[in-house]
Amino acid sequence: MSAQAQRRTQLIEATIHEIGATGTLSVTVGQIAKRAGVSPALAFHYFGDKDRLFLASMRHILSSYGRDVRAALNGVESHRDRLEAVIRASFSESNFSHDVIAAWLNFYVLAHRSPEAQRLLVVYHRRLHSNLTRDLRPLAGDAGAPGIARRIAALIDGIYLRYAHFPSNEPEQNASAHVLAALDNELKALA
Amino acid sequence: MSAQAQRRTQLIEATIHEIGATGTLSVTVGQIAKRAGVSPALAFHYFGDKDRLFLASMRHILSSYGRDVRAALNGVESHRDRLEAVIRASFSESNFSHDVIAAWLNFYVLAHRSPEAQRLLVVYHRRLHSNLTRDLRPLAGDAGAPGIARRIAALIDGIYLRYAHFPSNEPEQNASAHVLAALDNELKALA
DNA sequence: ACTGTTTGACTGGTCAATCAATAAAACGCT
DNA sequence: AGCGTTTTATTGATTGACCAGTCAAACAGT
Repeated sequence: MSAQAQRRTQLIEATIHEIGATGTLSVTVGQIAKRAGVSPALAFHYFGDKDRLFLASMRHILSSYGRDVRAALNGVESHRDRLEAVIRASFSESNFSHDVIAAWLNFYVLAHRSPEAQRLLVVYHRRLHSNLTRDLRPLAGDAGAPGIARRIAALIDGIYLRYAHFPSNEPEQNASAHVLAALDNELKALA
Repeated sequence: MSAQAQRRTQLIEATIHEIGATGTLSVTVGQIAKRAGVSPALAFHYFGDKDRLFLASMRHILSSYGRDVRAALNGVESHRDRLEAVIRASFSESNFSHDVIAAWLNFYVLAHRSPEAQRLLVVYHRRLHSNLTRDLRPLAGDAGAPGIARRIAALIDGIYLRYAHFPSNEPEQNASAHVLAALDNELKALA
């Protein structure tokens, strides 16, 4: 990894960490730079302005989520198991850490006013929807799959929110269990 | 309504409006006061500081939501219809306007760091959960009702989020329809 | 004149962004 | 290997704007 790339990820990780620590996007570039052990000016040098630093951080998180999903799907054959893998990946440790949760929350709010953030959110939605429909279609048919996928995707977001605010003992287990229960209901209702 | 109360609601409504317009909690008291047609100092006089102004605004929204639910339930007898009323109320016009959606989004983020906001969020969660379980119990039994209620509540939040970002032609209709479909699946799966 | 309401002016502090100056590499040359 | 030169990485200092919160004075209703 080149020196520049190293600095960039260093700053991105500091950003995510700092958003987690303060719970808000109104973190100062100074705080972020301090956490990264560099001067504030360097952050501007590498990212231009604060917004782009945030967006780069969010892209970082989305990439990592995408990798998790791909890894979880790798080699899994049965449609039902693949759906379960997609669902569990949403609550995997790397997407469910304190800092990343805080970033996601703020990202959702940002998507309301920043076109670029909204574009990223659309990408996430589309990926999730397509991951779900691909393996739902054989189980639920072309007509039923999209509706089920929408509900499951929304449920993932909703459950994520709940556990984000009030973590239980084994958040990953319980969160996934709820979504999987809903999935079973959807499939059972078809029969 | 007393003069003080009038001023307070005037400022609260300006706050909600301004949050909707900017999409963020980092609205200045100056902007809010301007929208309300008063001097910024008056906002401080009535609410002490910015945080309390925002929390009062959120309490205002939650009260209005509570009134909507109560009104929707009034006189409805069948358990199934009552559940439907609760669900529809979550997407009723007064809770689904642009400004209120923006306030909700920011409220969720705030609940991560403000104890008072978290307390309010717990109240909302509890009310929704109890509204759902009350009429689910006769249909799903004491064992099944709480789990179903949690999934439906999370789905309401998740669907709310989706339609908040990407409103469709008839958001209220479609949003409710998805949740009602999930409810039907849950009940069908029991049989 | 009295009481509660409202305001204008002010303050201390904060922050994003800029830029000229410095330190550190990278390179070419002998 | 040593040395001077060019390029790149990094910083300190600064600026201009903005903002939450205070307070004493002005105002309105009775």
